Amino acid sequence: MNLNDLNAEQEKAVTTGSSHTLVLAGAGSGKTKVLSSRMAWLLNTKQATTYDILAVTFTNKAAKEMISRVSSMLTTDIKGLWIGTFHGLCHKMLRIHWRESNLLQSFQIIDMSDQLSLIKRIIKSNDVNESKNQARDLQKFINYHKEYGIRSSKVEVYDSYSKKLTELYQEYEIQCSREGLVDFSELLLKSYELLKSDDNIRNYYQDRFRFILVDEFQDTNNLQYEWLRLLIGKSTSVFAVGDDDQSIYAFRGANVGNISLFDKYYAKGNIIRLEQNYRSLGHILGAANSLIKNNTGRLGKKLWTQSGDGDKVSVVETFNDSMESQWVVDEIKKLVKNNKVNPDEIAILYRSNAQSRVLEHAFFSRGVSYKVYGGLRFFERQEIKHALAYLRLIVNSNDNNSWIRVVNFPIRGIGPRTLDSLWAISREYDVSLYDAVKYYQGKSRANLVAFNNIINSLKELSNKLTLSSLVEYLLDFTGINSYYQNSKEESDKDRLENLKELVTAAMVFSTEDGYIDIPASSLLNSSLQDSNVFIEEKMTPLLSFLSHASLEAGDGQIDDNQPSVQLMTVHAAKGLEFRVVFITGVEEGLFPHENSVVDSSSVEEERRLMYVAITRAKEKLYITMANSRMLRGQTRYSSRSRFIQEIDNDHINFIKKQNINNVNVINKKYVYTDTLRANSNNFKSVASEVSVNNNKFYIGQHVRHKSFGDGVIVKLIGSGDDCQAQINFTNSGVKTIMLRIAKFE
DNA sequence: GAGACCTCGGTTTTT
DNA sequence: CCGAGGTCTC
Repeated sequence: MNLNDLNAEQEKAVTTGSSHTLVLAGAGSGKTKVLSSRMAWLLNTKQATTYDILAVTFTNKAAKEMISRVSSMLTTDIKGLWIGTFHGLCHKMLRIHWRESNLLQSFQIIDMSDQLSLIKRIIKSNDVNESKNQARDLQKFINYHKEYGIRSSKVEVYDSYSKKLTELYQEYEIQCSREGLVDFSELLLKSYELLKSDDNIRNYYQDRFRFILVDEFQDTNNLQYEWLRLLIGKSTSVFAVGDDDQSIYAFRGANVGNISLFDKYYAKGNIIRLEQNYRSLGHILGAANSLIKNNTGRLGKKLWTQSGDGDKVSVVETFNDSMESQWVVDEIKKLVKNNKVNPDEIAILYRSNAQSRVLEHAFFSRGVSYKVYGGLRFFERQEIKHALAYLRLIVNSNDNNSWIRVVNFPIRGIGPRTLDSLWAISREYDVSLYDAVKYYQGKSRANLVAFNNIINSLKELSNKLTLSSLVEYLLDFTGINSYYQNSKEESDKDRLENLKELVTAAMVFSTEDGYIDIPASSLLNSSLQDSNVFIEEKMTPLLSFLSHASLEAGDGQIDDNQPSVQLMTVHAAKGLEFRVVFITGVEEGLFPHENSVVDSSSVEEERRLMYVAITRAKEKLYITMANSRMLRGQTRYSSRSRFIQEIDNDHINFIKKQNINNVNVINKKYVYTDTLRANSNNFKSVASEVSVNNNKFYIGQHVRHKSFGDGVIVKLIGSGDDCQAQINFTNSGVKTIMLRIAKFE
């Protein structure tokens, strides 16, 4: 293994002998390289074996990347290594220790949408109808508390509403454990509680993992941090890599403060800074630096590069979102043709998934191939989830969530009435829906029995067939295939394709199964062996496939090998790099998002997000915005994002507005649609243009208010002297103002 | 119980 | 504009 291609700081990090180390690695400074080199170095110099190392990443993508990099630096295999996401590793631990964790051996992982439907069920059966968003509120409430390690019995109740939520949280816990369901946060929490309460197990892992490597440390939440702490034993050395400027997951509980905590209690000032950037040319880096310095409370770090300045960052302002998209696609065509850039070296980044639609349209109409990441993932598609529900019922028929999902899909004459009485029976006899069928005597009895028999037959078959033939058989046997074949919906053709793909996925999974060593220690009763090692026995292929499906939802699209432009959210782009990057929709209200403008800490997170976006670019960066944009069927007007203003002008090349002369046409259209909406909303009246105190005001007009500063008029309400205007202000968001008394400059 | 129609509200980001 | 729920008719 060769350490020569590391710079001094990188080498220092890779070969450090200190017990705990904090590496602050700026964007493009070789973070992944350092992590994987460190691991390879430990193994190559025989300071560690694969048995001694635990490596945690945040995404499956990052884990795969690390595995392949480390493997390329080694001659030996790294099969047994504990490497993966927090969720993946906790899952692995729970499969070994399912007994000590009071889990069913066949416990299933549920994703956010499964969780939500379970919660809706609970709310329904408790007859609570207070707020509209109760299900989502409760979901947030549950996950929030779990992420702080708080069980329902420990929640501090302060009013009747939180009391109600807590009761429902408790019922949710009961239902989950009865049905053998584990949600994402539960994986962490259960694993944490296991280590916390079981001295034997904790000591075992503390002794075993002498080297812990953590990637993206700034993204750890409280529970993850505490989980890590429980793994730190007397001879454990933790190597944590992070960048406070790239912390973009505070919204789901990530706590940047963990970096400082780790420094204070473990690293104790043993910090290595990687500040030389190898990715971006000068102007791009300069833009990123000048932006991020607007944040407060940074740990401090200034990236520099030895490469040249390159082109300035192009800032393009267009009239509306479709023109923006068209401009981007046309520019891409030029880059591909004139500059010989491969399409797959170009990325378009945006703040929210919804923005991909209009871009896709532009790509499609110009015949340029593209690929969208994110959005609806493979294993999250409804047809796939239907099929998976049958598979889950094979493993555990008491999984009410899955049972209810497919009991009447395809249609079997089992309606809400029948299900209501079945629920009642299941409560009365304290059994699952599957078992409740025994006691049901109503009209649909035969239908229900037939459905349960489908599950029973599949159960028997699952012992004889391979995983992929089981899936293939199931699709026909349950009627899923014929349902979609007979459907007239055009989109159901795609669903059929996806179901075929599921068979392929199962096949691929079984053949790669040799690499998956998730243990289920039924033989050992999960106890310590003489050798003081937990035996890792493989799960059945079916169980392991189901876990894989939940933990790794898969990409949105099936690969089609064609090199194409990549479209994704900024979040999804973290950790990636591209020769050319377009950041689109850089407008107030969108980026930073309007929900974030309310407090300064979320604006700072948005700014870090923008920083991440900028630093993805190697050679050329475009920042584009549109003055108006269709959002949820409604036109919205906005102005240039504050982030553009914050970038040092020296690094920017402004490109003129495109097609400004289309203003009138668009405005008319807007007035028309908005009048319709206005009537339904009981507004007095809506105009596109009014005259107040002899001053004309129109929608889309840029104004400067004495106290609120710059803004754009987005709506005019009323008429004459009483007319009010809704104005989207750059610094203070949308406000409604009486034009007669408003003070404009 | 099934399917067609209507209304309403909403996703910013993801393991 | 979209999809999830509710309501209405057969």
